[in-house]
Amino acid sequence: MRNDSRLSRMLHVLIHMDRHQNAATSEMIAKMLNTNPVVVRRTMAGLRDQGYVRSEKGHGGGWTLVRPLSEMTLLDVYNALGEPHVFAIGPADDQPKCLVEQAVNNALADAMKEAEALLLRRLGNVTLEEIAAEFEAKLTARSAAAYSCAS
Amino acid sequence: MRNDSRLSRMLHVLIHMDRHQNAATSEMIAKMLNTNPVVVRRTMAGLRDQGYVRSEKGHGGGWTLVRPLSEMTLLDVYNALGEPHVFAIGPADDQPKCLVEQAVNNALADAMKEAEALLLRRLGNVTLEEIAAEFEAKLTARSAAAYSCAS
DNA sequence: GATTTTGTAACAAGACAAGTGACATGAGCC
DNA sequence: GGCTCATGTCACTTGTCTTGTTACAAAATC
Ligand code: FES
Ligand code: FES
Repeated sequence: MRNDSRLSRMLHVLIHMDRHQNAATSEMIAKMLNTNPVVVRRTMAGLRDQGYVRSEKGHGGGWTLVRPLSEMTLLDVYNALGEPHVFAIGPADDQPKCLVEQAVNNALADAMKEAEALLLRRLGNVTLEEIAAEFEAKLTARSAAAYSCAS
Repeated sequence: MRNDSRLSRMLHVLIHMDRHQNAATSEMIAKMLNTNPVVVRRTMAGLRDQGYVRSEKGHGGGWTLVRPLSEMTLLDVYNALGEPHVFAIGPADDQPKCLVEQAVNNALADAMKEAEALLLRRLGNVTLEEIAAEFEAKLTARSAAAYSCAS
């Protein structure tokens, strides 16, 4: 559990859902992510609130994709997750009195802000459909048996 | 303790040391960083190993700057710290079997690698002297009393 | 009414930087 | 030589955040 893997997981799930029209239960999703149904619900709550997926209770319920993959960027998913912290590094003190520390923080914050902006710009320029297409290319190139969720 | 603040702290200390020629003990440094002498020694060990600072025991001992600030970039300090993890986010699985997950991880890794490269490039293009100069400018602009470590 | 499935709260586990106490080691001072 | 200062390092605790897990209420289907 070294990193925050929510974005990675959600992207995986969304593409998975696109390939299986029927609703997927939290338990099925949890199994494919090697985790727990509660974690799935907790993480997907943001996507539901933003209207990317829908959840239904009872028999035949589960999660369904609402919007096509072509209309969702990686950034959309990131935002739906509540814009988790990107960086593991940061300043020691947010409001330092020492002017030197302020100068240091400014320099670091500038660089980090730029890097974050680049990252988010990149995420905003890639749709989930493009990743799915990349997957398709790999799938046909290799044998179809390599695809893990053949169900 | 939300973030890894080692880089921020070390930059602060190095510039501080440049402005006070005499050796600074871990205890003095700890006081100005609002932390503990052991944390200071632990964190500065990397800088010593890389030859940026020297530490001496006994009376009159402590930490002294070896190289001028103009010959140290923020990246040098980052590297001396052991290149800590930059990002808080990451893939759920480093070696996934599922091809979809592989495609997702590739897309994310690409974007993150670019962002990290940009960040490190920026850090490599700024010397500690430049930050010190920025501090000097602020200091003369305001009243000198605002400088917290007047000692 | 029984079963399935989500929603949510509450809490434990894992990871990692940071904080802390203890003690050995070496360098100067008397 | 002995004392004091200061680093070096080990071992352990704390704080914080994502994950994992258990428990249970609420809603929808059979
Ligand atoms: S896409 Fe279904 S398990 Fe990876
Ligand atoms: S530079 Fe000395 S305390 Fe900030």
